[in-house]
Amino acid sequence: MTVVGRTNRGAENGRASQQDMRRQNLAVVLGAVRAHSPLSRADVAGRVGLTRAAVSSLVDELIERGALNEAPATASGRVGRPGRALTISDRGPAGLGLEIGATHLGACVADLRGEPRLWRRVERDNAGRPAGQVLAEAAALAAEVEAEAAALGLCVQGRVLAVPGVVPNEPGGLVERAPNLGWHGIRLAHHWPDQNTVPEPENEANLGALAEYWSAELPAQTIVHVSAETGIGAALIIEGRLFRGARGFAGELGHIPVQPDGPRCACGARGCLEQYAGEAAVLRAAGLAGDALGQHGDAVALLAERAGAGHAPTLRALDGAGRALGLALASAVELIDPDCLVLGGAYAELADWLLPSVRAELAARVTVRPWASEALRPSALGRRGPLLGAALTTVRRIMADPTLLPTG
Amino acid sequence: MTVVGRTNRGAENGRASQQDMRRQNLAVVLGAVRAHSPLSRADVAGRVGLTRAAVSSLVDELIERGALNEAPATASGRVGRPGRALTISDRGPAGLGLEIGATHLGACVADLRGEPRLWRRVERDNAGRPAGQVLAEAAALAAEVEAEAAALGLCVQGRVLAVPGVVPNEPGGLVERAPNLGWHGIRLAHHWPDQNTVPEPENEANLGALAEYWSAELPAQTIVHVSAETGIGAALIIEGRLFRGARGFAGELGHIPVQPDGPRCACGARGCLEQYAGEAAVLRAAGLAGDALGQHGDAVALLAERAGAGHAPTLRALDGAGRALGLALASAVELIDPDCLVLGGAYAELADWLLPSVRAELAARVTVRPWASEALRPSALGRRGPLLGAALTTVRRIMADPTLLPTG
DNA sequence: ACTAATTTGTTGAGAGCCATTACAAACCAT
DNA sequence: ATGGTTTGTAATGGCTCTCAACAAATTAGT
Repeated sequence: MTVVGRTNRGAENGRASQQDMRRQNLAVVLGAVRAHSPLSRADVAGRVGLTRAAVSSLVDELIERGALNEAPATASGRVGRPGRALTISDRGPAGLGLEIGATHLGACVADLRGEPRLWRRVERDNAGRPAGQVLAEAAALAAEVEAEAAALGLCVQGRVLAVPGVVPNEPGGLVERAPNLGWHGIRLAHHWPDQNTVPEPENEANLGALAEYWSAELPAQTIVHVSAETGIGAALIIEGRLFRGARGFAGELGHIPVQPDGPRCACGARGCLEQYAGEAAVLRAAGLAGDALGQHGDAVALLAERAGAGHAPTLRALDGAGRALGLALASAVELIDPDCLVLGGAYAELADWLLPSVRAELAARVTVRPWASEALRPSALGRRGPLLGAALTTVRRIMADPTLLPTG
Repeated sequence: MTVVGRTNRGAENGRASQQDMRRQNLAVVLGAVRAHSPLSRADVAGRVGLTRAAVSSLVDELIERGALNEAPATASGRVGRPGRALTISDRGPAGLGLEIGATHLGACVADLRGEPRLWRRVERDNAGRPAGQVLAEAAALAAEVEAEAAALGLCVQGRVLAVPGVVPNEPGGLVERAPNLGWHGIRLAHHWPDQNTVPEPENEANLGALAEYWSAELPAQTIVHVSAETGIGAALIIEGRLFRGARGFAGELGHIPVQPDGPRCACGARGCLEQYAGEAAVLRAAGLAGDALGQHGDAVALLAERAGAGHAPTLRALDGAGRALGLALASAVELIDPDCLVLGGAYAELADWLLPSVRAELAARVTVRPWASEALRPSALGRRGPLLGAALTTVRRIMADPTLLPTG
């Protein structure tokens, strides 16, 4: 059964209890070990400001819950009794990430350290098929992967499903719509065979951005993570938290006006970024809209191939898209002042040809503040981001509240 | 002496102590009384989920610290022993707000309920004069107002100074620059006569936005608060907190590109919003750049006067500025998806003539999400916002951590 | 008017959690 | 081997909440 979900324990009205204090201190200790492992109890105490006695009690509980491992005492070379090295457990609690794309299913299990331990991707044509059928296959894949994880000593504590669509920010497992899959108002629980393992859906772009944020060495606290699949969207990480906007529509980069009197967009407005940097627009500008695409299938791969081969119209098209994207991102930088901009999704695969013009446009537009060209970079995770983010969601929840773990 | 400042007690590394728990519960009780006053101890207990015993203890401490008042028992008509009505104290702790503008000084004392109890505005030409002189006069005004407050039984616990300039987000009392005042790198403590009453500086636009947020009946959690003084800026309230950006440059609305190949801006880019909706641009478009302004002095008042008189060029100029502003705000809405947009500062005074075109532009551009025209509104506080926000800053800090108050 | 019922606020005992202090265990240096 | 140092644990105490009991103050009913 899924233990780790969007529970909101204790926070009903803001009052603090001793359990909350305990919870937070468990998280602080676990976080200290994660950041500086290996650490002894005394090290942790010195670092976080609790006493050795308190840390001992907290560590005992974390070991009991399977979150920490304790190595036997090991000679340190320094005088005094050596400490026993604590490390985040690479067995025990884990997070399962699932992914449903138009052409594939994915699954990933990450241990508490945040390491992906199992990774599975199978090609499937999910676009036209009934949601129930796709979800049944996803569930089968999940069960398979969980069994493999069990063989590694990993016990999945939470399941998150990355979908290319709109997921409201409430519990309930609803996927409002996923155009690429042809889904409308799908409730996962209604189609999932085993009610004990129903995953929680989340938008794949958001998960990609979170993965990028969680995986960074020096985590920037405020990130604009651009990705283009159906439309052009930006996931916003604001001061370390995913920001969805008041109505859940934040980051609609695709409909930022780039040219006030430009061509009419499907949304009704004029000159939206999508008319310049959207997949259809780029294909058209590159002269690849017709037969070439039909033969090839994957538009992004086709563009990358032609650009790599030096196909001039494609290069011009990508340059133009980059300039438009740079213009829209300039607005984002002026408004949000992020630590960095990340190009994810399809843009990551086309980064070689997009980066120069995007950076040039940004350099020309962003002048009233310090702005380093390298603050714009392609995603380090590429298309693996969403699935990794899905698996890490559970891991981060556990790290933030270790009492979610069953005591073993 | 200033008791309430940017102290960061206990939060050094995230560990929770019993004091933190107490602090939070004091704040929760105080907040419940503020939101639903009058309330009895039993009411509070029922509402926040603490026991009557715990609430009693917390209330006793809040009374001791002067934050709550207790009325004698009063017949309620219901069966049972009547409760004693608790209310936020309108005597005792208070916040002082100060304001330095190019042509005036302001001071305001707000009690813990958030009510402004004293309000003072004196005209002064501060633009050319040495900072020390201006600050000495501000300090004198502050002392005067604090004395009056004392006569009302109010004891100022913190002082915040609204300045039209750049204030870094660190303690230290530094005003990096304030072009309208001719200030550069002014440290308040160096010029303030009494070291016990040095205020903490904050950007006036930020304070205006916070005042708007704090004063709203149904507080929207995410607000874009536009104001124009020297440049055009937006203060962003994201999920209830002022967001300054990674480097403190968030909300630079003035340099959002409105027309990619528009006229060159002082910032080096082309077609920035300021070239269309900035004060200088609007005056020029209205044909008021020269003598008329010289005679009048206050550009905003002049524009309002001419527009009110039906002066066609002025009306056209404001209409054009509104369209440009609407275009830039459409980008902000697409990116941030705020609950509402507020026109403050000079825009608030010109709202009658700006609103129609801004709203029209927004309606035409913001189409992929629900967007109500009334979500854009002029500031309810107008130019009183910054000073009120300065006074309320201390009040809100006390509400969030009543242990900042001296006991006794 | 008097009693019963009800609600409020307080009091005392108890539980949970951390701080403090003391101490045994395990290591290095001499 | 002995002393010094550091680690981890155990015992005690303090703080803050919960729980249960009770006195106080009111309404409802007779």
